[in-house]
Amino acid sequence: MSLITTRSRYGLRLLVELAERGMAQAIDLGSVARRQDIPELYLSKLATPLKAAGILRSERGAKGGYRLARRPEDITVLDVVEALEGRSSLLECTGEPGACVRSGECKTLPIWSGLDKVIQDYLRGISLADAAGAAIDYTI
Amino acid sequence: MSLITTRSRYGLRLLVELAERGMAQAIDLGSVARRQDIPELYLSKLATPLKAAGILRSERGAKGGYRLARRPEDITVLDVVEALEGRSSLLECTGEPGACVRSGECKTLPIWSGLDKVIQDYLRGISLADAAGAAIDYTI
DNA sequence: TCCTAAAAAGACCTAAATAGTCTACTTATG
DNA sequence: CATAAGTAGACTATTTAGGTCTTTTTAGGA
Ligand code: SF4
Ligand code: SF4
Repeated sequence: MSLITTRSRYGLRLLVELAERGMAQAIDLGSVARRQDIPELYLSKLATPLKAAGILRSERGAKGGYRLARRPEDITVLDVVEALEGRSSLLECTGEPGACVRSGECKTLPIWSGLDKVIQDYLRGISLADAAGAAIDYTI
Repeated sequence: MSLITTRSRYGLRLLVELAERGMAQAIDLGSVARRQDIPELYLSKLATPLKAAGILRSERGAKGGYRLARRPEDITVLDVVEALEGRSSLLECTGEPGACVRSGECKTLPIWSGLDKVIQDYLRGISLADAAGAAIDYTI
């Protein structure tokens, strides 16, 4: 139950690079994999859920590749994490109601739920356009 | 690299129970394990780092047990997570400077660093006393 | 003084999730 | 019609989390 795995890290790097290069031409994964030093076969596996989530659009055949399906301003980091991790909570019991029998009486559950909310709000507030832009300090 | 594992979840439940019962008498882990339905041997392994972190104080022998080493108001959830997980970041590359060779040029690193900060600030803002108190909605 | 209840320490094992690879197939362009 | 690209799913390897076992040490109380 790790929220940010290499899937999100690799995937976001892919998308930021696509955002930087613009939506005009399709870009093949092989070139991204080489530049970003990510195993191409692994990266190609990340493309599928990103496409399913409506974040990427693919073009097959020679001169094919990927491009963003929406404008970088309209894709949030939360979208990416949810697409690649299949969830956006740090824990099993937050979100899914019946995941834990103690959830009714649990005094710590509200803490974890609140944590999830804080994380999601933060990730929702950053778009690919933000990330592609020059060094922004998100910690402020 | 999961930030909140069962270690933190179990450990926090232990500490909240101790906070609720007050610091007057030492409480043995077996009874906590039974009430909280946590494997006692596993719980005992969590006590060691909590003691090392100055969160718990132990008393051996018959009638021994554990009690909080500080007042519940002075123990934050962040203290607990750091003691039990040995870290407070979601990723390897945030925090440790040399963890990734790309960190200098990486456009996504600031996003993850910011996420870490948001998480830590949130966890630092909740004390055991808060958690032990009646149903508080931390999501507001 | 001995018995007992409890912490302490550390080796050990298992299961699950993550990370990565391989292969065979499909599609579109030039 | 060759080629560069995406698609799909099985497969393997590695790491980490979760849990157990065994032995030792300590202190209280009958
Ligand atoms: S006991 Fe509480 S924190 Fe643990 S899984 Fe259940 S609801 Fe979540
Ligand atoms: S590439 Fe960026 S996000 Fe990935 S590990 Fe390196 S610094 Fe962190």
